[in-house]
This record gives sequence, C-alpha cells and structure tokens, in this order.
Amino acid sequence: MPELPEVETTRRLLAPYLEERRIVEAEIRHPRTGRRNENPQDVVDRLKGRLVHRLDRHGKFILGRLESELTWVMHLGMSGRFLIVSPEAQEIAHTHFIARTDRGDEIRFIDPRTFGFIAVFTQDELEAELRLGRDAFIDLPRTPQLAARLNGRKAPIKSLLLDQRIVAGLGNIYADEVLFRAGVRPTRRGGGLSGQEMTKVRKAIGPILKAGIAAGGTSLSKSGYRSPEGRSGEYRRKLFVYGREGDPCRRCGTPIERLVIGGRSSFYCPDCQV
DNA sequence: CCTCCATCCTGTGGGC
DNA sequence: TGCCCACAGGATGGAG
Repeated sequence: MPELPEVETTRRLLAPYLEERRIVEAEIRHPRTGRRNENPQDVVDRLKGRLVHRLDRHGKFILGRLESELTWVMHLGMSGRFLIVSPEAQEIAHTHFIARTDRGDEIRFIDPRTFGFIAVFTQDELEAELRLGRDAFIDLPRTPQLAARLNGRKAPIKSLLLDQRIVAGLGNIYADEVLFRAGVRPTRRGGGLSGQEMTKVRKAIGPILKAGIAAGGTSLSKSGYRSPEGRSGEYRRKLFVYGREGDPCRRCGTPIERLVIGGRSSFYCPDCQV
C-alpha cells in the first residue's frame, strides 16, 4: 500500500545497511516474488557476491545500483515491507525474500499479498520493464511540461495523477491530498484544467510528499505500512480528506464525500474543491 | 495512443 | 461474540 513517502522512508532506513555492502547470500522463497525476472533464479544469481553501490528511488521503486551495471529493483506492492535483522532472528509469516550482507545483516522482505517483487535487471531490461515518468518528489516536471502531458486527456485528473508514466510516486492517498490542497475535484478531466489550476496541482505535490516523508509515511491500519524498524507512519493524523468520508472538512467543516474513480476510492471536499 | 476493467493475493474491519 | 464479505496504499495487460 506504500506510496512515495513510505517507499522513501523505507529506502532511507535500508540505505545504511546496504550501501557499499556486498550481498553474500540471497534467496527467493516465493515464486511470485521473483516473477519479474525471466527466471526467478536470476535474481539470486545476479545478486550473490555483488556490491551495492547506492540505494536510489524512482517513484515507488527502490533501486539498488549494483556492480556490473545491474540494478536491484524492489517494489513493495500493496503489502510489502522490509526488515533488517540478525540471521538468528525468528522468521515471521510471508517472508518471501532474504539477502545477507558482508556485515552479517539480513534484509528480509515480507509480503502477504505478493503484489510486490524483487528483481535484478540489466540496463536494457530495466528500461523495458520500468516505464516511469519523472519522480514526483526529486524531479517534478515544471508546470508547462506537466500541462503538456495532461493536454487533451479526458480521464479524471485523479486517474492521471495515479498514472506512473506521467509522474512517478503518487498513489491513492497522496493523489487525493494533493487535489484537496490544489482545490481541484478528482473528477475533473485532466485536459480541462485551467493553467492556474494546473499550477496549483503542480505546486501541491512537493509539500504534500515532503510532509508525508517527514511523518514517516501513512499507516492506515494495524496491518498497514511499517518501516524496516517496525514503525508505523504518522501522516494519517494529518490527512485532510483520505478516509474521512462524512467527517467535517478541516478547512470549511463541510462533510467529506467519497466516490469511486477508476475503481479507486476517492475523497474530496465538495466545498473546497471545484 | 487512450480509457476502462479485470486480475493477481491475503488480512481485516465493519456490519449484521 | 462470531461470521461474512467488501475492501485495501499497486501495476499490468487486454479489450474496445
């Protein structure tokens, strides 16, 4: 269920354990977790013995830059999370991937719904597999570029914000929060926004994501997001609209409404958002 | 190319 | 209290 802030929180906590470390052991425990490589065994073979230079993030993907121009790709899907433990630590349910570093730490991937995956791609494979727009946080396009991508599109702006090929990183929660901050209804057609509205949407993205990251992400339920340290995110308390159907708008008091757009729950204030 | 929709899974929270 | 099922923060591929 993680979006950019949850993935970034995860990346920051993993980085000290992985950067400039060598992977000495790796194991894929569940075939679905390795499904994005042609052969799941490739993940293990390409990881073993390799040095991780740096841990990057693009949208909701964590990218480990390896030796030999390989990239270790990690996606949390809906229910994925990482743990850093000692090899003796008891294993919890749904542990689908394990790697050990030359420092003796174990990185474990837990993913009940198996929508997440672990892969290792060559540069060509990476380009073919990850079709992503620019990162919504560290590389957000300027308004004219964004406008060009939305121009002529009839789909609801909410759906377009979720399209990772346009801008990478926003998910269902933060897209709703961005649209609230921008004062734009999620049902509006992307191509129908005025220049001013486009600017407002664009300008809302940075602060919302920054606040989400500062809070360590959003955890909606007990089985929701947890960092590699096992902590929940605190951003839930700061949400303006997501999950607040019927509750008073924090700005104007009007009850928040919910509707389904593109099969996803969407929350908005009928008074603040035009 | 665009839009819409089904699909892959398990856990749980809310309604009855 | 217990049971049941709608629903969940994502990505993708295919139909039209």
